[in-house]
Amino acid sequence: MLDTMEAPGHSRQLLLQLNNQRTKGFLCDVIIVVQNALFRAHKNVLAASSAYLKSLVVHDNLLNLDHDMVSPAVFRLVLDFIYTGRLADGAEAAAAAAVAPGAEPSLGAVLAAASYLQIPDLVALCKKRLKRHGKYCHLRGGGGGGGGYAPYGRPGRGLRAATPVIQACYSSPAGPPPPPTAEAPSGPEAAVNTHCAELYASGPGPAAALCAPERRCSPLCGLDLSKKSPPGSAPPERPPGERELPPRPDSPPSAGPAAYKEPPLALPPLPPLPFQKLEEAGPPPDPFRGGGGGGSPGPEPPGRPDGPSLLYRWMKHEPGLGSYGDELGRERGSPSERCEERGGDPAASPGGPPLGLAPPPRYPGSLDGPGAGGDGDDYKSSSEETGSSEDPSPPGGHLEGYPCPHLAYGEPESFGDNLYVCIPCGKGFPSSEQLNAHVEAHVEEEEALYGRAEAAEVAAGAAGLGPPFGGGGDKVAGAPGGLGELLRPYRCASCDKSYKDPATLRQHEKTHWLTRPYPCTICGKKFTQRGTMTRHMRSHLGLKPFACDACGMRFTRQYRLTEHMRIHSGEKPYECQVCGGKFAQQRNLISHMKMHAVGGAAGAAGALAGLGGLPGVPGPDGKGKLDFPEGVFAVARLTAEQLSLKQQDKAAAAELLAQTTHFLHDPKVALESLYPLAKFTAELGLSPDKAAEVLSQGAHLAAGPDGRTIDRFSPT
DNA sequence: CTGGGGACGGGGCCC
DNA sequence: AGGGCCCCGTCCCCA
Repeated sequence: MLDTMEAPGHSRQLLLQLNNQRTKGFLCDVIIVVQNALFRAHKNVLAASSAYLKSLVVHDNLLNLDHDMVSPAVFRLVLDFIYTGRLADGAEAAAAAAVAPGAEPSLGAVLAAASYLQIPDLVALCKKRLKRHGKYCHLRGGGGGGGGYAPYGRPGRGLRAATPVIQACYSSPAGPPPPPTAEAPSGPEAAVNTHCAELYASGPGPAAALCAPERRCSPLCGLDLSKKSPPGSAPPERPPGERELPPRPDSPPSAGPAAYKEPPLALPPLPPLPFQKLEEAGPPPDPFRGGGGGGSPGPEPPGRPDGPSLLYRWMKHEPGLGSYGDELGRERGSPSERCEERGGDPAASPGGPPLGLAPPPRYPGSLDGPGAGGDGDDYKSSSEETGSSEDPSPPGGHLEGYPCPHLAYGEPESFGDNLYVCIPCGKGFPSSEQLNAHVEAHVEEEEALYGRAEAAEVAAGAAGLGPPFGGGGDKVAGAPGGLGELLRPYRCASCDKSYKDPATLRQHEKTHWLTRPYPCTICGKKFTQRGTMTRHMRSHLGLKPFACDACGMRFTRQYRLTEHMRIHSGEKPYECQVCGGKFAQQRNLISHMKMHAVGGAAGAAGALAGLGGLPGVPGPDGKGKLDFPEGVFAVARLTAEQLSLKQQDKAAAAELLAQTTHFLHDPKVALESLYPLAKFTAELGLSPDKAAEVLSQGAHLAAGPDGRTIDRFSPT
């Protein structure tokens, strides 16, 4: 009777469904990072299968597994087992582990991983299979200390191997869950020889064949987030707060952190093949790059084949966490349609570099308008942006933050047959030859204006040989202006900032785009620069390549480490000229200076007095009054020097004037003050905002609480 | 409780 | 692309 009450195959069906959902990323709520591979799964399923994973998923959505203990390929097998109850047969397992088919030791790697992850069923299965092949006994650790398996035949690494570091990014303060105890792999297990390097060097081997497209073993796909500390200087990841690590014995007598240089990319080269093939089948040639004879690569639209596009594609197949996955799941159906929805008119989507087409040129006078860009500081997360009026995407377009994979393909859609567009003038041409001929005309014009070298650059931009955006069109006509314009001839049409080189200008112009071209594939947040995005990704993945030799603390950036090292060295190079306080970090000095700015009239005045010799400066008693403009200038100069402000455009001074004259109640006085003020602020090179702030402070100081001394501000 | 300092994370952006 | 710096914000500790 019981049989009739049990739906036959129910559990099987359930598993099938779950696995199906996993491969689609549907309802996946956890990402597991193994080396440079990402896997998505369901917390419930993991928790039901592995005590260890259970302890991890409780706290985090993003798990970082120690790839020394489990390789991406092996973890994939493990995940398959979790979701299917089946372990790929020997040949498959070997293939996945990038060893010769039939090489049974790969089972050892799986066994080691299963032990490490505390999946008893898989452990039993592996043992059973190994015994069947008569290998199990040979594989057992000779040391007898629990008989674990080192996954890749790597010699045991003592403590670390015995206490595998599965750590979740953003670990809770309580730290990561306790390491597994049962069957903890340890000790030298040379017989088990699946090495990651082999995996990734294997190319079009069986491993590649085994990887279904949606389950690539290295989904980070060329987006190298794994900068590593110099050899030996990087202790294993630790939970935040755990700083007091003993120096690593294997640390070389390093030259010290000061000698740190951002190390070269340390990941083993990604497997050339599984992905290459994918790519080869992907994008059609980009008319603006391919045929043109190879110019500089230029800003890559999201999803370009090299680099993040692989990740995007991977994400496409296995969408992101939670609702993102859901959204993507819906989106997945007809991406090209959405591309068309979105991409119709590049002019309507200035932020849309993806097509590789140029937006209409932005000459001075054809500004997009101040609102066009969204100040960089006005950044909103993707979720906030969704549906905003700024978003050029029509309803039903792409989920913000998730680029349409097809955008990578450079499909020009709105130019009809005239796919070859001249950036400066926006004209389209049906062939690159015609475009080149057209560009020749530009070159001649530009040569007449700027000279040959710059003209060539303009032409390159026009022909799309260089980065497709900005091109020469943004350049202010080398106009014979002041020295500033000579030094920084490339001016942004949207905000009048100027730059020394066109690349920087193009980079800057992205800050005005409505759509940020580089989305984080994990959280969807978008960035104007790829570097910022990859840096952001490192924070997601908990990758902190820069380790402090003194305390072991790790950082995502070299600069942070340099900053941090001052704590150990006691160096405090930033000194407050007002109170003499010293700071190890410049930003803390800045904060400190703000404190002076708020209540700092007496302090600043005292400092000025300390400098001595300034006219009208009060004595230490603070009773004196500053003369304007000297007093203001002195304070401004002082503060500016302290803030180490960079020299900027003289144009800033002009803008500054507009912002500062409100200090001067009397228009006549204001007028009289303009010239020295302009001269001084130009000399300081203050940015408008900063100068206004500084001068505001100074004016307040000079005016005194009642503002009466304002009358004395007129230059004598 | 509050203000200030120390330390650090993240993002923007110029070089 | 990567380095470097700036800015903002936060957390923690301490007086």
